[in-house]
Amino acid sequence: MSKENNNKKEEIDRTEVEELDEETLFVVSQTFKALSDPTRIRILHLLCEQEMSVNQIADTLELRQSTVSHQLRFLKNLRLVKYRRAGTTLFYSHDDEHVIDLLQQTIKHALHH
Amino acid sequence: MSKENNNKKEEIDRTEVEELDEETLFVVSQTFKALSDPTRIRILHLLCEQEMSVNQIADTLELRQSTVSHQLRFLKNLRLVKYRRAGTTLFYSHDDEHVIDLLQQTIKHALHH
DNA sequence: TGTATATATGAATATATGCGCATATAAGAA
DNA sequence: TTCTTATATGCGCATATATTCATATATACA
Repeated sequence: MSKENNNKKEEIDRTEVEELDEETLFVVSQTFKALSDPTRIRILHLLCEQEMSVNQIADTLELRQSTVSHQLRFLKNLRLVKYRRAGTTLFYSHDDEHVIDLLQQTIKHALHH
Repeated sequence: MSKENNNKKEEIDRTEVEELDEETLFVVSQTFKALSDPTRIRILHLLCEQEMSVNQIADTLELRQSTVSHQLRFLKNLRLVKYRRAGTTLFYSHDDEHVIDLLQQTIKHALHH
């Protein structure tokens, strides 16, 4: 097996890429997991432009109210959405510019094929 | 409930955010799904800087050879990695700048808390 | 032809995930 | 208080996913 460079340090040339610590790994994977489900993508894509109530989202996307609520809870736990109350209605909106950026970038990239 | 604008089109003000077509939705969700697993993140993070063989990856990350191989197949199917052969050894490297960008961005963001 | 090394793959298992139903909760109106 | 509307939640089902073991394949070399 040929090696082009036989200097002092020979065994292996690994310039030790820093391993990711466990917490970073967790945050990063959770972030992408939030964006890995078609339903959540559709919800977040809606919320890119305007706030909407749970039922508005369900109606627009033709999803069950419970499905939307479950996913909003998921997104809320990750602080990707927030809501304001107006009577019995909750208006949800996005709450993480970075994640919205990731989503928009990737959608644009996918559209341009 | 007050509306600031009562022009011709009144019922609902939804400026019809375009729904994502099914294929785009699929591509986007698959892309993020690839990045949603800690093992795949660790592998791609390694491959950001250098190409590595399957066993090198397994040794570095303390994973079973079969685990790495399965995940590499996953990433290969999505064309996120490629390989070159050198004898019996396969050197894998990343093959999608956009996805690597997404990963680096998000890692940086997570590190800066 | 053998053997050795590197990688891929199929099957099995354990766990995670998304969804829907039914029901609970919460707020406002009567 | 009771009724209505909007939303949240617990549970179970079906499916998807990640990992492991055991084995198959492929390449190099003697």
